Amino acid sequence: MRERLSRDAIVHRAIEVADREGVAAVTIRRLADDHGVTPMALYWHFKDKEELFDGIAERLFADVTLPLLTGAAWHTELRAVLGAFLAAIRPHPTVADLALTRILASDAGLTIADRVLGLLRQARFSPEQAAEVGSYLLCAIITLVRSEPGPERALDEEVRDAAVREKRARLHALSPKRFPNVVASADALADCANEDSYFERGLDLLVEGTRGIQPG
Amino acid sequence: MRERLSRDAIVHRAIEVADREGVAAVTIRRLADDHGVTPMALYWHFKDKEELFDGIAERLFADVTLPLLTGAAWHTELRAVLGAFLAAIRPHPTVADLALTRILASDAGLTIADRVLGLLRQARFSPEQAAEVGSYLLCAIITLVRSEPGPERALDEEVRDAAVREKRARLHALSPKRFPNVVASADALADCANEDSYFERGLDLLVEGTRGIQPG
DNA sequence: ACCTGAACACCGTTCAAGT
DNA sequence: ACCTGAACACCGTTCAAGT
Repeated sequence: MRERLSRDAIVHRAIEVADREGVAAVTIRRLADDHGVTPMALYWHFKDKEELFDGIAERLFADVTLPLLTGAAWHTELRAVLGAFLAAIRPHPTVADLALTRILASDAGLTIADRVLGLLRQARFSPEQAAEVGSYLLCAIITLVRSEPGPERALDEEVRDAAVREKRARLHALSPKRFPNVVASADALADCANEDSYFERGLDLLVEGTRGIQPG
Repeated sequence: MRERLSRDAIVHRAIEVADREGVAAVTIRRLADDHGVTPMALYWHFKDKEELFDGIAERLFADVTLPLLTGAAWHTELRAVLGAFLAAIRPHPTVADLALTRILASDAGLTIADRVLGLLRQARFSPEQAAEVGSYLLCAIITLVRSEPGPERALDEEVRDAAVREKRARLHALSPKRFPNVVASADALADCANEDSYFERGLDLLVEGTRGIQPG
């Protein structure tokens, strides 16, 4: 893994490490090791760790393939953009929240934000309302990925399965008098039964919610 | 600050520190100092830092005053629970995301989750659907607090104002050809104009969205 | 039961220096 | 332009020991 260091290579490796071992494993020294280089070498490419995180977020936004505008209803187009964003971050649940505060920090992020804002304006939201609703919608998509029921995705299958079983057992063991609904939903709370339908339902909720508060 | 260490005192101080200086400032050694005690003293009260974070999350859930059930429509009751949860975490935006993955880890969290699940069951969601939608709704409330437009709340007024001005200037300086909608919403993106209406709108969106995907 | 002292293996980052 | 070496000020945590 020595072929000339670069921002891109470092960011790429950082995402790999995060996907496999969690964000906590993403460390300057660890990345340096992986690239066969001194920790300080990274500081030529990034001012500090914060800037490395900026790079990761930017990459996530850059991975979004923005759907073409078809002239369909605004809420149809909105669902398409949010879906595209969701598709881009789904493979990287552990780094997704780095994007939460960095939407407006890169060209790629701005492009997506601008699209969402435009659709909201089309739906008669004011610039102020669009700002609040739009930035929230993107954050809500990130949260959809981060908070999928079940233990962290970035684990060995074996370890993960054990964690699911333990969680399910713990929930089933709760008092059905005190927590009847939690017990009734225990299986689905311990692990998401169907990821696709979970994400579809989440998208639906957000788009329908936006329609529900449409002005006028 | 020496009056006998306790879980509660440590958690209380940890939240204070996080509110004023951010979660990164919450450190075993720092808390030990604040309490006039050796770092290792904390390890008698908490197995590790993770358990301290559990304690913080639990406290947030315990601060929620669950509204009485009035027999109103399920979506009215739902809005009341979510609003109560929102009210509890609003003062602590920086620690809110510690609660994201810990809803089912304490009695207080389970109580809130059970209420939400119950209302969703009342609205004819299946146990599986209720699990997915319910846990997402609580996470979405946390995200509402975390992703309010503008720089971090946990800053001196002066520093924060400067950050807002800089962000606004940066957004206004963008190409209006490439990012027309971002530029149009620049002020509202740089800083939330009215927190209360931002949160009200967010609650509306989530409740209306839930109604929008109600089965049957 | 509750806390200390010393030590270990980690961090991010600075600064001067090398090629 | 790109990277290294040595050093600093921090972390969380273990383990044996004190009262």
